[in-house]
Amino acid sequence: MTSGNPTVPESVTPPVGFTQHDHATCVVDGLSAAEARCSGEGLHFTPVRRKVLEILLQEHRALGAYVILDRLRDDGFGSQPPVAYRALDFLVTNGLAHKIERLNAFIACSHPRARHAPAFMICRLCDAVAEAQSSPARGALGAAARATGFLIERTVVEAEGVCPSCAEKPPEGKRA
Amino acid sequence: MTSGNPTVPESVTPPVGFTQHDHATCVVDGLSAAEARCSGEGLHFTPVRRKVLEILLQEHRALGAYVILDRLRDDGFGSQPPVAYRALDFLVTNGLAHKIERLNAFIACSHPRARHAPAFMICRLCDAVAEAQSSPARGALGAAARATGFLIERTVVEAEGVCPSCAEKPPEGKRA
DNA sequence: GTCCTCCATGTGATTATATAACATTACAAA
DNA sequence: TTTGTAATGTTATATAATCACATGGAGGAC
Ligand SMILES: [Zn+2]
Ligand SMILES: [Zn+2]
Ligand SMILES: [Zn+2]
Ligand SMILES: [Zn+2]
Repeated sequence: MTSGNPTVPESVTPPVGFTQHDHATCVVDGLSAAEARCSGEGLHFTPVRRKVLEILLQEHRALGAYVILDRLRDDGFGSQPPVAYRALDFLVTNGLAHKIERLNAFIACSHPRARHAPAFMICRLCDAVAEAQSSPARGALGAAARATGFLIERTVVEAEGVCPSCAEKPPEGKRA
Repeated sequence: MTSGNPTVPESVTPPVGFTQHDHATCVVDGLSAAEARCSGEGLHFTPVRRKVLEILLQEHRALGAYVILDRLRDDGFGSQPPVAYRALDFLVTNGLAHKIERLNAFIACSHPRARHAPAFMICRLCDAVAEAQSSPARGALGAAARATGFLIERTVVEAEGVCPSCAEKPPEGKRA
């Protein structure tokens, strides 16, 4: 569905990725947001970096560095691991992509405009990943941190489970 | 809560690991808790598994599988990766240890008696790790999950930052 | 313009982390 | 004892990430 999703309350950030949507705009919007951001901050959005982001934007799943590397090679870029890792490092450092620690894999950021503490929902059946916002300082972890004097600088929040569309289906083989 | 803890407000779980404490009891208590749990649930707490847990309990840091493997070899156990990984898998599966995804490393559980959703605070300066409780269903992530119909089965919550004792010191070399 | 520097890219080699596949052993039920 | 099962051990391999060094291109100094 290209139009808005009426079922989700305003207070909650609606995660893209599980829901139906016009996916073409994901890629286009993601790339133009990245261009805007980079030119605004004087960052070099070079061809490799752009290509890697485009590869990531093409699916709402996390891709391993070596999968990305394969696709880079197909497009005529360098084919050695550092090529992919360096581009990924640039994207992650500048908030255009995130690493999913649980999967040792990478995904394009869904909210590249705002600085945010991301949280992820990972479907163990279809590997789809949706990005939501987390509030590290709130909740039990924040309380424990304040209680002990721990200074939180960065948080990893990843939930594993079953996405809505996989939950509907009877258990079949993976990758529905 | 299993029993009342007088010094700490009920809402906050006190994390061990950053604070001063009688560390000898950590190891002893951890091992006996594991023995109790395993005999209670009919699990085989074999020598390798016990040794790995003991190694983990000896420090409030996460240890890589190959570090553990080295120490296993020193104690006359098998010296190939599966030996360590299988023991670690047993410990993690049965809630006696956790994997820190951010570090690709493992740590003994600080609350082995209760079923819980762990959260971790990782000091980037001294590598100390403290375990706290997380409440996955609460907070922004839980709200996003409910809003989209995502079923959370397991959560990874890891905060990186600076522990209280490192925060006090002026910046020197690592491992103060 | 030339030269120079910085940064990005490319490549080969290596290290780190994790699993596959199969043989052997320990132990207990039948 | 036989037999099944779980645990351990070993070899080899897969997967993930980094090191070290060479090349190349976009400015800026001159
Ligand atoms: Zn993001
Ligand atoms: Zn799914
Ligand atoms: Zn725990
Ligand atoms: Zn510290």
